[in-house]
Amino acid sequence: MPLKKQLSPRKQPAQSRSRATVSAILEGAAQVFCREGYAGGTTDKVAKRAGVSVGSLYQYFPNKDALLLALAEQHAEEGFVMIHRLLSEFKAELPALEVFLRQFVVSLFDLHMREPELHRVLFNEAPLPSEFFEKKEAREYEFSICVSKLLAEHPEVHCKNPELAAHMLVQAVEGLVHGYIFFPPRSITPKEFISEIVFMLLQYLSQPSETRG
Amino acid sequence: MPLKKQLSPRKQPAQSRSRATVSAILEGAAQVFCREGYAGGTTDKVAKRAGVSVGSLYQYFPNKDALLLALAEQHAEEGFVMIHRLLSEFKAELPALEVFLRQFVVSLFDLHMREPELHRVLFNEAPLPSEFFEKKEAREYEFSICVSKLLAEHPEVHCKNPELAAHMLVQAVEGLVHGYIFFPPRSITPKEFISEIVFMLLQYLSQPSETRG
Amino acid sequence: MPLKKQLSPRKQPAQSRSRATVSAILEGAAQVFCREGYAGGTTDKVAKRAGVSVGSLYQYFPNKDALLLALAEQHAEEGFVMIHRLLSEFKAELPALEVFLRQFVVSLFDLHMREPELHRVLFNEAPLPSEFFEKKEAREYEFSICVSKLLAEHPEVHCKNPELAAHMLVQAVEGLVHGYIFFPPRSITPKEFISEIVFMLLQYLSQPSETRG
Amino acid sequence: MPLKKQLSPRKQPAQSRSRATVSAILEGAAQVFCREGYAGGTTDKVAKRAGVSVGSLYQYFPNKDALLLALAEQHAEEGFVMIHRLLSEFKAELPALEVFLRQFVVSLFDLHMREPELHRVLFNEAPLPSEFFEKKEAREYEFSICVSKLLAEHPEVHCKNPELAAHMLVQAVEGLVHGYIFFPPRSITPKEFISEIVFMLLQYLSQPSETRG
DNA sequence: AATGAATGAGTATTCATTCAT
DNA sequence: TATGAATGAATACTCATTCAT
Repeated sequence: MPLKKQLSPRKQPAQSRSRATVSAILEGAAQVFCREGYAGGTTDKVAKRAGVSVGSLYQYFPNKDALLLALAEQHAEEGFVMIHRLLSEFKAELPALEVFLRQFVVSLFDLHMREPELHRVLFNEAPLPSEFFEKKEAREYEFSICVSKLLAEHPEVHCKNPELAAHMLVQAVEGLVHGYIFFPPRSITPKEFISEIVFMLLQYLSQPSETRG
Repeated sequence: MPLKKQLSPRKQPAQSRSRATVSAILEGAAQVFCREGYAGGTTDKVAKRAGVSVGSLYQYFPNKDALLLALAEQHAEEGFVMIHRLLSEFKAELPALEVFLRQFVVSLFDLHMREPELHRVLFNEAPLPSEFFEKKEAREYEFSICVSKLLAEHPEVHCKNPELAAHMLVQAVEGLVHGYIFFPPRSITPKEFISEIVFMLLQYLSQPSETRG
Repeated sequence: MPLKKQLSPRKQPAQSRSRATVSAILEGAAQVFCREGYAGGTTDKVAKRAGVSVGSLYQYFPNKDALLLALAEQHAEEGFVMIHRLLSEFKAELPALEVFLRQFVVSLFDLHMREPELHRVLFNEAPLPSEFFEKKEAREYEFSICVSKLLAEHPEVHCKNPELAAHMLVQAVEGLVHGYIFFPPRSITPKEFISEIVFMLLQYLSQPSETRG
Repeated sequence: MPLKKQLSPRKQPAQSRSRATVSAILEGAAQVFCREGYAGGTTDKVAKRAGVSVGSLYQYFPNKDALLLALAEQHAEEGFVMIHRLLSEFKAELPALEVFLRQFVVSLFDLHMREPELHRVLFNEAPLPSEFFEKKEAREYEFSICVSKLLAEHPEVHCKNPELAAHMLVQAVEGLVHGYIFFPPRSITPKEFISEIVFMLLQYLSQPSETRG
């Protein structure tokens, strides 16, 4: 019954004016969804805040969820770009493992800190389509491969299954940071927290895992 | 304007008949929200599936979100009970660290696996009130304290700050398991995954952390 | 379509206990409707305030409007009793016209002042059945006749049509008092107001109306 | 808890299309509330009768009661206009007192006769906000002042307190006419009734009131 | 007779979406 | 292309009333 809705943007904004409109809409959407949550963020409010009419909004986005999706993808994209940049740097010149890990954790931390509320709405309230997550997963997999190669090459790293290690790395950081952002324990400072994650990963990656069952 | 809605149950079901009604409603709610998500799970559907009238539903739950909250609390309660049992066992007789960790991870894993879709709806779609999370956090803090004591006593554990370690332990497992459940990477089996988490924590806890900045 | 609902009390409370219950319900209804208005006055609230169960309420009153009707009739009854007493007194010994009129106005004024809010709810909010008004009218007509006889006999009164005069008397006082109670003009004291009504009626009744067309 | 609801119109209908819509809605509301009373007059029925969608109704009226309020204000406005016109005429050329009074009574009578059932619903059933009555009172006070000036100037009028007299005049007529419309006594014709009111007021106003206590 | 849990028709209101202008 | 008035399906929630206990 729930026919898969159209979620991709209706038209590619070719003209620069259109591109500005689309940006304005997305910016408005981000603000409105932050302030009002998913359910409270109506398309009317988004349009009004973006300074356009609802009609125009629907010219570029086929429905409300397409807005959410676009926002989520934009957010994810930023993350991907960041990781990509990081990996590029490190490919050029492999740093000490700790430096690499800290860099990685800090970047993800910053990314989450940028717009925590929007992030929360996007990932803890909005019914994002599974397509999004599949795509996200696919991209993350790519990165896993990259990371696993880095790990495999790195002299400080000893691990049997770099791919698995890479996945653990990404997921553990993601999970820890996510939890920290939304319910920061009063007694732990960000600096402490980041250092502790780095330490944990360092231990994890630098020990030969032969001992495991 | 968004006055805090009443979310606590309307009346305590004293009679056995009422208690059965309340159970039926919660059971129905779990099923409906699983199938239809938060937005699609209407109170009418819940009542119908529970085999009661909407009126009865509203006799015990002041509104839709109270239903979600009750479900979430029930879910959380199960988790707390499980952890509590675990810790009690371990207090009686301290096992090898690896055994302890594995037990812990497996338990959390099972808990998430029980009703993954409901879990997803509850924590990734429903606008649970912050009170819920505060309460959850408070309980988790208690457990952190217990865990930290265990860690402090444990001969295999070397860590400067057992409280911080306990927090990391809980959050890392939570985050990793959560991520794994919802988007299980095809290439990693649950067994492998669990073992890897255990290994990671083992490394983290058993190494003296004096080296850290 | 709107089948005429049953409005008369379901059973005559023969036992004294039942009579007490009925009184309690009416008392509760009066309080609740005062506080909450017609729409806000639910049968549950009425029952609770009366200290009985909804079921018991429905044992004596077939539906919500029967409650209103009973209240209205009770209120009207008080008025009738009062007027009746007044007329009886005056039949025994005819007083000066002004005394009679003042007495009359003051009585009606007091009657309205007793429970103005209930009165308002009853007559300005509740959809009382036309039967009530017909019955009320009939009773008022009876009184008109009595009053007209008094007027006809009174030496100070000169009027061609005592029946009409009686009707005007009753209606004018009713209307003026009603208006005064609900929206009392700040600048006019009750005493002043009552005196002015008496004066008006005095002029009206004591002048020969032969001049009229 | 009963937060004062928004009752003022949502948007001023600027375009001619919108103005037509608003008119249609009010017309439909008048008809529906007449036929079905306050409680029975649902917003769906109103919209259907007006030939618009419920959505459109709510575009211009924030809720059901705002509809009632608008209707009441429209009704009151007509009355005010009528009285205003009357007073203007009389200011230009002062007529005989009887002519003035008859004119006044007849006008009010006609106003009530126009849509008696709507009038009843509006003032005897609908929970109009007190603001409405305060505003109405304020306007009526203005008119009282005008009328009192007329009375003060009029050679046929002898009264100590023209302001009080004006108030009595307005309220008595209002009350008598109101009562007559809703429960017209079979034995009194409108003509007779109007004449009798005029006579009463004539006596009241033309006699020196020095005699009063 | 009394209770109060259960009922479910009924309604106000919202908001994503369309389309005439 | 832009607008925003119009649409109406969808839904949370109430409350008069019933009836098993």
